[in-house]
Amino acid sequence: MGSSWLDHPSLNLDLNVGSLPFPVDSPKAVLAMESKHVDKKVSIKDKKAIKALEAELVLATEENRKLNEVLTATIASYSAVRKQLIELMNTPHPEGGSRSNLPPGKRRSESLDANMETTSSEGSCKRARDDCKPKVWKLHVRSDPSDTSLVVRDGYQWRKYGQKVTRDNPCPRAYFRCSFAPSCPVKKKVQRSAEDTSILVATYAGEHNHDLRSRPGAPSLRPITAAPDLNSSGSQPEMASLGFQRSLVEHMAFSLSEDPAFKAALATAISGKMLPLRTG
DNA sequence: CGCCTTTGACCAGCGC
DNA sequence: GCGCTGGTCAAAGGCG
Repeated sequence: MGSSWLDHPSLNLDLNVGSLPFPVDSPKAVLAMESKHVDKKVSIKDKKAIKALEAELVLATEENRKLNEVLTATIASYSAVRKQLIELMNTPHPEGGSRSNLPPGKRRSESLDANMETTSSEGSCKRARDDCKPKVWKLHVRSDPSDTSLVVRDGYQWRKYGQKVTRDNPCPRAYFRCSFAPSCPVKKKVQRSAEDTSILVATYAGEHNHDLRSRPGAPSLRPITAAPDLNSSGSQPEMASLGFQRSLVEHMAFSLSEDPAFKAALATAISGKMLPLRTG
């Protein structure tokens, strides 16, 4: 995930963890404004409470500012590393050209898939076949490790057409085709993560050429990460595709709803918003 | 009966 | 060219 998709305007969630959920120039200013109206009614005890809240807000704002700095630095360093990687991949190997520094026995396309799900537009070293590679993205779904079905319920109807045990993962990989529409070119591979068998990794290739009509009663999936294809992310129109944005928003909403820090921050923000009502 | 899963065989790409 | 590997095919059988 490049900073490009993080910077996408439609994806800007304007997160303000640790501060109020509405725009404020300064928490002090807000409290001063509010206290103007209730000043005569508030007791000394209330004033102390307001002071305490004020201090808390200043701390939270400061914390938010620091978190923003850390996030900015992280994105910047990620971009730098990604740029370096792309440069390395485009640089011809000094010792005889086409050989890349892959581990022995590792195929090039495999390696690319494992690292970046790279597809096309990476330079002349790619064969023509790669140029028509479909959009690829991964979805990680938590499931019961004892459940061996390798089924990722995503609303679409899939037909399994193969299963294989791959070299780098003892868990079998299942191959599915979209059977919702006969002409739909989308395929997906589902395999348990080698590190954490409770996680199913679904790799989608291509885009559905039909509407999603999820059947009633179909349980919703629990995505823990939806990592879009990094290399096809180079083209913004693809990034802005509805499917991508939907999965991203679902992923973000899920991540936030599961994040204890976010819950705590939300609770703080709500109580901060409601407190003046109670005192007034 | 139609759709699905299973599973061994086959094919193509890649490294040696 | 050979062997390894991932991806796909297709026949057989199961299930509703």
